[in-house]
This record gives sequence, C-alpha cells and structure tokens, in this order.
Amino acid sequence: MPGSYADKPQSQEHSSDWFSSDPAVYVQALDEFEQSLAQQDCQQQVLKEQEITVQESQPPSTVHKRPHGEVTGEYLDSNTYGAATFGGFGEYMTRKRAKLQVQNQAFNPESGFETSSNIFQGIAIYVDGFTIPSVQELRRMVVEHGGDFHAYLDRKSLVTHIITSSLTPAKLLDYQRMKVAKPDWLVESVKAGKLLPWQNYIFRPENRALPSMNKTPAQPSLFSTKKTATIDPVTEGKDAFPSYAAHKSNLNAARAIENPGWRAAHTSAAPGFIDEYYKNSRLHYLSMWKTELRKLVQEAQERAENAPFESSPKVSVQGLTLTAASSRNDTNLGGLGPVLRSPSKKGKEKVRDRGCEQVIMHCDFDAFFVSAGLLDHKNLRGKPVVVCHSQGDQGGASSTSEIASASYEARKFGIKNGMSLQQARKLCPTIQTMPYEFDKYRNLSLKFYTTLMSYADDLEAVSVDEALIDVTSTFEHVEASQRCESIKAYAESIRAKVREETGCEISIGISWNIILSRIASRKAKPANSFLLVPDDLRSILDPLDIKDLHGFGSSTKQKAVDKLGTSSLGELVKKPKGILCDALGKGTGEMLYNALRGVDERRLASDKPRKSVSCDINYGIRFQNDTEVDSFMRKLSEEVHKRLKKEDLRGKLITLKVMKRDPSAPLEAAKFMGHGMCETFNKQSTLIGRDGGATDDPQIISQQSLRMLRSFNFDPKELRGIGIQIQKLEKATANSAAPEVGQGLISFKPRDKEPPKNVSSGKGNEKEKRTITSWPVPTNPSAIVISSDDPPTEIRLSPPQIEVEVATAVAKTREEQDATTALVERAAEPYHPDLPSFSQVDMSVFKALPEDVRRELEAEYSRRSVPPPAEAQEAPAPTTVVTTNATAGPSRLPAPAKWVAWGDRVPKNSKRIAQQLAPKRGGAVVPRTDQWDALTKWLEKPKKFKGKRAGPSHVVYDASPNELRSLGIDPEVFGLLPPEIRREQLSGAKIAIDTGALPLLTDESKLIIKPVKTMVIRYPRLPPPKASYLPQPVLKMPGEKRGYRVSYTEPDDIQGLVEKWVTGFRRHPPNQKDVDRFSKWLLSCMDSGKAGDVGMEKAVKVMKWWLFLLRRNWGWLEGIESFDLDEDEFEDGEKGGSYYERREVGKAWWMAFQTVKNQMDSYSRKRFGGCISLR
DNA sequence: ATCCTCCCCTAC
DNA sequence: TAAGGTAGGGGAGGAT
Ligand SMILES: Nc1ccn([C@H]2C[C@H](O)[C@@H](COP(=O)(O)OP(=O)(O)OP(=O)(O)O)O2)c(=O)n1
Ligand SMILES: [Mg+2]
Repeated sequence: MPGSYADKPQSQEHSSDWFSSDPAVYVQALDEFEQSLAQQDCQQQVLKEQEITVQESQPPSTVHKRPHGEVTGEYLDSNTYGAATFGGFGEYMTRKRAKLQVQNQAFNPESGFETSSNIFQGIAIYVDGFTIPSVQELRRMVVEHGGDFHAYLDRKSLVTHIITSSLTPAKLLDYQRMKVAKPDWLVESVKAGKLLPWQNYIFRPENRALPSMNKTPAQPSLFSTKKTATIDPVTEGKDAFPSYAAHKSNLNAARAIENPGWRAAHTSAAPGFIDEYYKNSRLHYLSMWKTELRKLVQEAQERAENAPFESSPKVSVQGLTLTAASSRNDTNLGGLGPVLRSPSKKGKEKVRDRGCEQVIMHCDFDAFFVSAGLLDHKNLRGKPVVVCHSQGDQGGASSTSEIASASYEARKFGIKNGMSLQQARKLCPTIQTMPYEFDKYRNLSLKFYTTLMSYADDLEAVSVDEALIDVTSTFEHVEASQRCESIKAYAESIRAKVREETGCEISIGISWNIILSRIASRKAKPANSFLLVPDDLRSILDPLDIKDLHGFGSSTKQKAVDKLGTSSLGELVKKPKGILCDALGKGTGEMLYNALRGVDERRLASDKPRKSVSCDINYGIRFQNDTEVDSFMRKLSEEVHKRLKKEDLRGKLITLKVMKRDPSAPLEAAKFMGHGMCETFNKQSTLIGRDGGATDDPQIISQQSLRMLRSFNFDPKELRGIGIQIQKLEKATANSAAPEVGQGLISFKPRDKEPPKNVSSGKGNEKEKRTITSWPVPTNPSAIVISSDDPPTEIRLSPPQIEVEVATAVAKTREEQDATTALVERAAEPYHPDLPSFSQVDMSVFKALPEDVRRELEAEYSRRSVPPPAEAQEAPAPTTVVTTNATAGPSRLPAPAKWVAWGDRVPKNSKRIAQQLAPKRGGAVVPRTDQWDALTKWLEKPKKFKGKRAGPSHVVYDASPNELRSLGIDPEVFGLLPPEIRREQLSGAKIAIDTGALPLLTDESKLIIKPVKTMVIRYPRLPPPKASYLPQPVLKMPGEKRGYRVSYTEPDDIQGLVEKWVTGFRRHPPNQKDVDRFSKWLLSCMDSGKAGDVGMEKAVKVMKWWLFLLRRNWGWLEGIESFDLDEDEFEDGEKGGSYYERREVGKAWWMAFQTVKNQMDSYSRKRFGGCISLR
C-alpha cells in the first residue's frame, strides 16, 4: 500500500537556485531523507492504521458543527480523549520532544513568554472552574514550559489534561474518562524542573472512581450511539459537554426571550432584524469585503492587461480616489496605482535566470481591527485591548460577546481572536475593549490593496486585511547572491509604504510558494517581515503542527492524530504519501505531503468567478409561529435577490439550510442568542425563472425556500438558523431569452468605455509607440481575432506554419485548412479611434454585409486613405469571427436598440458597423460563466426554438437585442448580416466566449463535438464548471509593435501557436510573461478533468511539439547546462552577434522549456505520481 | 471511470 | 445584549 503512493524522490521543486541555496545538495538530502523514512516507517504505519480503523457511524441527519469549535459526538466517539491521545501520545511526545525542543517557542508568538523549559511539551491543558493558582497563572506556567493552554474543551483543542480544583457532579461524569489533575501537578512539576507523573495529582473528589485511563477511547456516555451534537465553547467549561450543556440555558437569554416585547424587538421576529443584524455582523462584513476586493483586483488586472503601458490612470474605487497612494510613490518601486503593476520588461532580456521560482509574499495587518481602532484611541496603545461589541463594563464578567481582534498585548494573556469576552476577562481582568469601526476597516483596506497593487505582478485577495502577492518578476534579474537582501528590502519598503498610507503595521511573510509564505508571515508577526529560504525549510516546518498549515484545521488535525498517531509536521514528513492520502483523502493527503516538502504548486487565484450567492443568519433566530417564519423568509429572500441583482446574476439552483436546536441542547444556547448545538438540514431544488431559465426573482426564491422549509415540518420555535444559497449562476443580462438555440453570442463588448488610447499619438513613451505591422493571419478551423488595441508589445498568436513575415502564407493556409477568416494587416496604418483599421476587419464578414453598407464603409476607409484589403475581392465563402472595437461607449447601444433582421434597413452608421467588425480589446473578451453555460447547454442539447423573441421569427439564428448587446454585439449590425453568417458568428462567438477566444468554425459539427470533447482545458481566468476551453495565450513579439490576438480551439491551433511563438522569437529569447502564460495554460490543461484525461494528453502533446520545435532550431544546444560561458569563446562578435546571440537565444529557449517541464513534472507528480514523458 | 449531489471543512 | 457570514475546496457515495 505504501508502495502505491510511494513516490519517486522529488527533485525539481527545489532544483532551481532559489535564494542561492544549493539545489543539488538540498535535493539529494531530501531524497535520502525521504527514502530512508519511507522504508523505516512503512510497516509501522500500516499497523497503526489497522489498530485505529474504527469507523464512526454517521447519524441519520447531519449535525451542524460550529466553525468555532464545538465538539461533536462523532469526535468524542472516536479517539479524542482515547488511546491516541492518552496512550500513544506520551511515546510520540517523547520522540518529538527530543527532536523539536528548540523551536517551539519560536512559533508561539501568542505566548509572549520566554520558554524556559520544555517539561510540558506535548501537554495541553484546559482549566476548569476556579483554581489556585489562577487560570492566568496556570496558563503562564504551562506555556512558559512548553505546553499548550486551551480556553475551550472543544475539538480544536485536543486537550490532554484537565486541571481543576473542584467539579460539579455533572462534569465529574463528563470527565470520567479523562485525565483530570489538580493544579499542583503543574506547580510541582515546574518546581521540580521536570514533568511529574500526573497520576500522583489526580483530581479526586469524594468518591470519584479512579479513571481507567489510556485504555480504551473515552466515550462520554451521552453520545453512545445517538446523533452527534455540537458544543458551545462560549461559556468556559460550563457547558463544555453536552450532558452538561443539555440542561443549562443561558439565563440572561432565557430571561430576555421570555419577554415578548423584547423578543419582538430584538430577534428574528423583529421587522428590521436582518438589516440590523447585517449592519453589525463582523463576519458578514468580512465576507462582503472579500467579495468586493476580489472584484476590485480582477478589474485592476484587466486594466493592467489592457493598458500596461499607459501611465497610471486615476481610478476611483468605490468612490474613493486611490491615486493618492500611488501617484506620489516615492519608493520608486512600482507606482501604477490601482492598475496592477505589470512587469514590463524593457529591452530584450538576456538569458533568464533559470528556474523561475516564484517569490510570494503574504501581507497581513497585525491585529487589524485593533490597529485600526488604535489610530483614534491612542491612549490604549500598548495595552491589552480587544475589539468587540460589548463595551466597557457591559455584560460584566459574563459577556458572550465575541472578540474580533485582540492586540498583541492581549494575546500575551492567551486571548485570541474569536474568543468570548468573558473568557478573555478571565485571562486578563483588565482587558480593554474598543468598538467596531467597519467603515474605517474598509477604507484602510482599500489603501492597503492599492499600495500592494503597485508592487505586485499578481495579487490574490484573501481578506480585508490580508493579501498574497506575486513579486517574482521583481527579482528575476537580481544576482542570486543578493536576492535575499533585495527581497527583504522590497518587503520592508512595502511595509513602510503601507504604514505611511494607513498608519498601521503589516507583516510580510515571504517564500517561494503560497503555503510557505503564510508560514513565514506567522514568523514575521508582529510588525516585521520574514523570508523563508529552502535551507531553513526543515528547521522551520518540523516543529510545527499540522494546524499551522493554512487549510488544515482542527478536524484534519484530529484525523491525523487518530489515524496517523501524530499531528506534528516533523513526524508527518516521515510518512509515505500513501499513508497520508489514506488518512486524509487523496487531495488533502497530497497537499500535505507536498507542503511538508516545501512544495505548493498552486498559483495565486486572482480571477476566479463567483459560483454562489448566499445569505445565512444563524444568530438571533427565535420564532414563535409560522407567520414570523414566513415573513422572515421573505425578507431573507429579498436580501438574496438584492445580492444577485447587485452582481447582475441569476441562478438555477437553490439550497436551503436549516439549523434546528439539537434535542439535547438547552433552549437557550450558551452564547447569547446564539444557535447553540444544532442539527442542520439542507434541501436543494432547481430554481426556475418565469422564462424557464435562471432567475433572481425574490418571489420565486422565497416561495421555494418556504416550500422546502415547510417540508421539514419543524417547530418554528426550534429553528436556530436559516440560509439560502443560489448556485448555477448566470449573468442576468445574457439570460433574457430562452438560452436555447440560436441565442448566440457574436462578439464581445469591450469592457472599457473609453476609446482605446493610442500611443502613437506621439505623446506616449517612444519605445512604446505602436506601429501596425503587417501580419498575415491565416486561419484554420479555429479562429483568429486581432485585437486593435492590445498592449503594444503583445502579440496574440497565430496558427501554425505562418511566418510572421510571409503574407502569402495566408491564402495557402486558408486553402489548406478550409479556413474561414483572415484578417490582414498592413503596416503602419494610421490609427482611428472610431474605426478599426481596415486590416482588422474580417473580410468575410465585411463581404457579407449588404452591398450598400459595404460601400459606405469602403468609402469611409478610402477617405482615410486606407487601401481596402487585397482579399476583399475574392474572399472565399466566409465563416467568421467578429469582434468589436473597444470604442464602444455606453452610448453605443442605446438601451432599447432594435432588433433588425436581415433585409431591414436601418439607419446606417458606418463607424459603428466597422467597430463591430473590429476586434475587441485584449482583456475585454473575458468568457463568462453564464455564457459558458449557455453554450454548454446549446452544444449538448439539440437546438430547438423557444421563448419569446424580439425579432422576426423567421430568422433562424437569432438572439435578442439584449443578448447581443450584453455580449457587445451591435444588434443592428447583426441584423444586417445574412442568416448563415449570423449563424456562423453565433457559433464562433459561443466558442470564442468560452474559450476566451474568438474561434472561427466552418463546420458546425466540429464546433459541437470537437472543441468540447477533445480539449477539456480549463481557462484559468474564468473557469466555468466543467468547462472545456482554452485560455488565450498572449505572446510577446520582439520587434513587433503591434498586438494581435489569435485564438484557437483545436489542438493543431495550439501547436501552430507554439510554432508561431518559437518562430517569431527565433532571434529573441522568449518573454518571461509568455512562458508563464504558456506554463499556466499547460498546467490548467493538466488540471482539467478529474483524472489523467484529455487535458493531460493535450498538454503533453503540446510539450512534445514545443520540444520538437526547439530541437529543430537549437537542437545543438539541448542539454547544455552552463550558461556562463565566456563571450570570448566566440571571436565573431560582429555579424549581428550571430553565433553568440543565437546561442544565447537558444539557451534561453531551452531554459524556458526546462522550467515549464519542471513545473509540469512537479504538478504531475503531485497529481499522478510520476513525471511526464515526452518520448 | 466519471459526474453529480450532499454534505463537511476552512478561513477571515 | 449581541449581532456565530459566507465562498470555495474537497470527500463520500450514489447515479450514469
Ligand atoms: N475569528 C475572527 C478572526 C478575525 N476577525 C477579523 C478581525 C481581525 O482583525 C481581522 C483579521 O484577522 P486576522 O486573522 O488577520 O487577525 P488579526 O489581523 O486581528 O491579527 P494578526 O493578523 O496579527 O494575527 O478579521 C474576526 O472578526 N473574527
Ligand atoms: Mg491580520
């Protein structure tokens, strides 16, 4: 079994010279390490596995488990307090202790204490009730001596010992099988300087039976076989166990709820409850902000893609002008403002550093809410402060108010985010509180993000106070020996800048991938940065716990402890991959396996489309009758509707989530007005709008939700939480008619309203000046689109066999491939913002226009002295791709633009029509999920007509003006085209949208079957569910000033693309950005589908092709490793640097290849357990 | 095998 | 008195 997952030694992950550590040495060490470990541990692990495998039986209904760590019976049933913890634990701990001594305190920033010994290493205590010494004192002792302190007895804790001086009978029962000791145990141990046997300090009230420890897993009797339950950690130990909690209501709450007036005014029964609640829910804000920030980043990226060379446009984000932060950027390190800095390379880069490992920074405010609050509460600085709703003396010693953020001073007392105020008061009676200031948080966050964007190549919005940035390009050319210093300095300058902008401290963790950068940021905190380099990997990871890895929480930790006998990374790294996978699941196991080795292949996710919209309220839900429930549900549905509307989304699937008080739970939860221990129930149903499609109709939503809710037949009084979630989202505007057949998508609306700014106006940077260069763009059955305003140096692809310089290739290719469209460009065409250059006009479309319209256009072009395209006279039967020019303003399509069928005469507007024919902007064509869905549907289902139509019904392929408009298609122009052209445009556009490209398809059957079936490739930008489509690579062309966008849908096209790329760069090293894109695309191919599938094949095929091409061009350089040969080796420095230059170029290509191959291998090992063979 | 559905889990 | 929301990754197991 271990063998099945047992892996070949990792090699490439660290093979590159990241931060100048010696890769070879490292890799080898790692290999040996792994191999020895794998062997040594195998049998042992298998045995353990068998011992432990005891499946918990699932309760009939699922029981809600609180995010904040309530215990479930399930967990208690399995070994939480059983053998794994009490028996095996000691032994494991001994080993661990020996090994990991040094580091633990380093990663115990919360403690603030010096670790003076490690006698409590592996001990995790929970203090119950009043003790002498006090809780604080005990905590300090334990932490100082290497142990853990837990405020709750929940499953997050994995508490090993309970410390108490007195117990109620109920708890006595609960703790029957636990290790319960007196405080003296700790005190004496500290005195003795060693861990004394706890058995000598067993807590024994009068007649408590001596617990039979460490034999069988403990099982609180209450949970024997019954359904699981959740526990509230809110009130300290008080109701830490169900048997106890079951009969104790929160008295304050019970009293309050008894008062009808109060209930009517302050619970879910109150009319304004939802709004009022959301207005005060920090978690709600957190979620909304995250959504907002993601969007913001996405938009910034689009701007960056569209206009990477424009000077920073002032962009107002949410009413806040953000240029301030960036315009006077004194750091000189970025400064593009809300346009995501794009790593523009000036000059051709020489041979690139090999192994372009990423440099990822995790940036996070320190104690964000507190820091923000302290800006205006300077008097509280340096004190233990927390942010929570309860202020001053409110609630006294028993406030269940949750702490959103605790200052670092407060953390020294063991206070943590999420803890209840009463808990905190226990740990630190003098704790100070500050109120929430939600607006302030948001504004600070915007400044923070704005600043980061000016430093980053890419950015992933993690939360309001936290972001991941990719700054790889910044250090690409930094000498290896200086990298670390350079990176640190960069991080510090970011910190300084954020400090300047916000007045708050952030910390930055830096490493070569995401998961490690997060580890690093924890080491950095507070108010610092930390660079985690490969050399330090083991010494940093080994002492950590699995929970310290982002994405691995309490449940996973529990699983690890149960099934693997340890949750320590130092131990887990010895386990073979198979064992980890068996214990944690395939994906999680592999993720862990890799993380343990410093590997994390994920890229920053900055542009994923949203997949669901939901509203949940699980607080203050206290109904008396169905009327209240109905009313509440309607309002909640209204809220859902509002959110859908805001994003212009509709959904086809609705899920209702209901939380109902667990029968064993008290009527009033420990947490005031909380949901307490609950059972949860989900019900899902398709959501059908009035037109049969997706909907956002609040009526329908509420009617459906109510129907589902009623079907449960729950007593309204028992409800504790309600949630409505909408999935299978579509863009509302693309949905106005039956999504069936002809509904098509021709082309795309430029996202940008302004006309493309042209650099050639002369005021722009000289070297960025655009020149339209001749670029014959032949097509094959896929498509080609040229973008009129792509970034100057970017070129977007082209099909195979086409030489940049060879215009004649067009005809040939077209012939051969029965192609469809050609877009021909002429050199140096003058730019007219209102008209696409003639060269960009799709001739086939052009020719298909009615005679008079065409003449009008021709006249216009001729007036501008642009010769009509040569092919205009003899273009073959057209198939087509149409794109739009970015010029389209809001006014371009007056809202009620009229559908016009072929033959109708419309007021002509040559400008507009031409625009319609012109390519869209680079980043403007972004596939959308809804469009994808429409396409999928269309492709899968036989077409049939249905639904109301705005236009004449005799038109076979049509789409409503709305649909067209939403896609950036001018309905008028569309109407001018003959049906077959429309059909083709629709087809092409459908694919195009989903591929992120604008493919051109002559053959409809091919359209339907091929691209979808054969490609199965994910476009990382907007991956629709199950989507099979291609990204739109962008390759930079040296020497070329003009950008093109070419798209493809067929494998051959990709090959052609690659060929084009290689050929086009024969004399230039590949651009890093292109390599990255290419690599990203390949990886996304491999990622598509669930198992090694077509996407994988595709990726391999393309790689092979690339390899072939490189061999053809620079075969003589293959395998050459050293890149620092002296120049004098080649006397022939002249001749255009011929040999030397060519050699350098070739090597650059090979390196790029190697880099990509490495990444693929690495990914492939993770996914499939082996490298990729290109033979 | 692969997809789909119904969850759990995680993070802030 | 308090405001325990929400989106996405992923696993288990049934449907196809
Ligand atoms: N259970 C939690 C956790 C966090 N937050 C809010 C308040 C925090 O200030 C903010 C950011 O969370 P972090 O996890 O980044 O914690 P802090 O920024 O407070 O502290 P630090 O990042 O220094 O650990 O999110 C919250 O409301 N409830
Ligand atoms: Mg923070």
